[in-house]
Amino acid sequence: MDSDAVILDLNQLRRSCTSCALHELCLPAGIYGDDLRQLDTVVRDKRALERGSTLYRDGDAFKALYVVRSGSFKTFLLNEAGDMQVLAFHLPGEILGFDALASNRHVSQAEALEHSSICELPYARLMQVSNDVPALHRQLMRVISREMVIEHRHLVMMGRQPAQERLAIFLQNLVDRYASLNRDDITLTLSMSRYDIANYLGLVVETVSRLFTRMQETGVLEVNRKSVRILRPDLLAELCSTQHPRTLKSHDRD
Amino acid sequence: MDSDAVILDLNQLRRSCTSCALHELCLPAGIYGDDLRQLDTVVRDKRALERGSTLYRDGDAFKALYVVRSGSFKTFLLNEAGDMQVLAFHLPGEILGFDALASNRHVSQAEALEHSSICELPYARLMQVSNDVPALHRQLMRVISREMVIEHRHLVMMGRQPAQERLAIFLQNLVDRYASLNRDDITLTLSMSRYDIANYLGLVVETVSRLFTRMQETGVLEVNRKSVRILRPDLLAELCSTQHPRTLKSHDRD
DNA sequence: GGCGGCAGTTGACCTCGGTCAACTGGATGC
DNA sequence: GCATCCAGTTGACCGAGGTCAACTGCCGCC
Repeated sequence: MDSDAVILDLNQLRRSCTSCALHELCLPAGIYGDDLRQLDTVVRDKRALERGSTLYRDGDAFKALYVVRSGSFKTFLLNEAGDMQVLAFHLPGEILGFDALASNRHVSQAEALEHSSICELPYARLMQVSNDVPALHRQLMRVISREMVIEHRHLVMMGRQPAQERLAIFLQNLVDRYASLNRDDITLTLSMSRYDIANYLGLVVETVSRLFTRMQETGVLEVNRKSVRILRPDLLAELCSTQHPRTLKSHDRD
Repeated sequence: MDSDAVILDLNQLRRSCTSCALHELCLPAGIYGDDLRQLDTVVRDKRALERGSTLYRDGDAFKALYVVRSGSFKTFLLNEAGDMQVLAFHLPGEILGFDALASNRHVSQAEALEHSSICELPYARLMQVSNDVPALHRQLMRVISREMVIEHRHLVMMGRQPAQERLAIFLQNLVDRYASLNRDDITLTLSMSRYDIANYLGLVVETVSRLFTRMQETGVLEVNRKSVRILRPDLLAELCSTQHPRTLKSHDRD
């Protein structure tokens, strides 16, 4: 069982945004009072998904956005040849499905990495409500924009960082995100496989494996299958910035 | 002078969205009649920018979104060390500045690659109007989402494609975008430097240079400084898909 | 409790693309 | 017209990380 990988105690989960533990992280952040109660009328059907089951796939008609309540997801692209590129991992409070706004079809796939649950936000309803609630509208845009900024960082990593930095940044990022979920201990339980990690980082699984070993040897962390305990957060943080700058400086024109 | 790199004849540019040549590509796409006239009240101050001048930089307060009217821009991130990562090149009709929605500050930099002009869309005003015009609202979300989808493709390129495929995809992409601007000949005028291209593709300038040479030798194209003439669009298209799949297949769970 | 399977690890080797350095050729200026 | 400068090109070399193959060990299953 991987129920220990579920980050939030299921008891904390309530039926409405108003009382949801993810309140401040999720779409309702910055929305209060009547507006929040209006938002509550959007949320539907808190489904549970088993590990490996698909939330949506490429080509699916766009019906709703989804908020991760518990567990975790990966989103990825598949090309014609079936090659995968992992785009992101999604933790509780994060919203999936924005890719479909452009064309009214999903152009990526989302899959649960463990037993997970989601809130469904039917888009039509969401748009109705946000016509009455300008704050919701702005918040939606903010959330998409945040998504973009995160992707920018992913892009920088792919373009410019050597392998070790990539893994370090990935781990640091997970530590940070779990920290904001009130898990401030430094043992991560990775719900994704080494393959997924490698793919996300633009590396191969062997490289990731070697890097984990090396980081363990240098005392940065302790790995045991899915469990990664950060022993030296300071060293990890150091590894995040490249020692060997590969890039050109921005040329100063003036 | 690089006025020959300006894609649209300046005579085509009018003062309002209603009559703008970019109408169907830009924010107004799918917006008509009174709604469009309302949108017109948002657009302000069609500024011109010289090559190398900065539209916004990291840390700038978020005031407006910008539409490229003519010319082209690059957007990029700078890290503390001054390393650059080019995020995107922006052609006429494309919108810049979404990165700032999340935090009300720009977290990237935008710079004109040639003599260019823009429409400014003050965000506060844009939000006012889109409260009255739901279509505008939806269109805005669509445009951001499209931006995300484009970044996904960039990410795949960075993560999985070998160097030659990256350049081929980049060129193909420019061909496609210029095609939708009614430039259906196959001579590109690259407004960005080899450094910018290399950086965007996660490569170094020497590699890009060698690839141009190789593609010229194999008869795919003809390069002359900034001018690239595609001789064999069919071959270029072929080069876009990787011959050596580097990635793992998506494991079929059911 | 022995077996098969698959995720993950380790090692040996090789290749793609990065690095470094020299060179070329337009563009600009005096 | 010659010098300078910088973007871009070319060549020689090298190393990070990919490839391929063998191995380990956990887990589920009969």
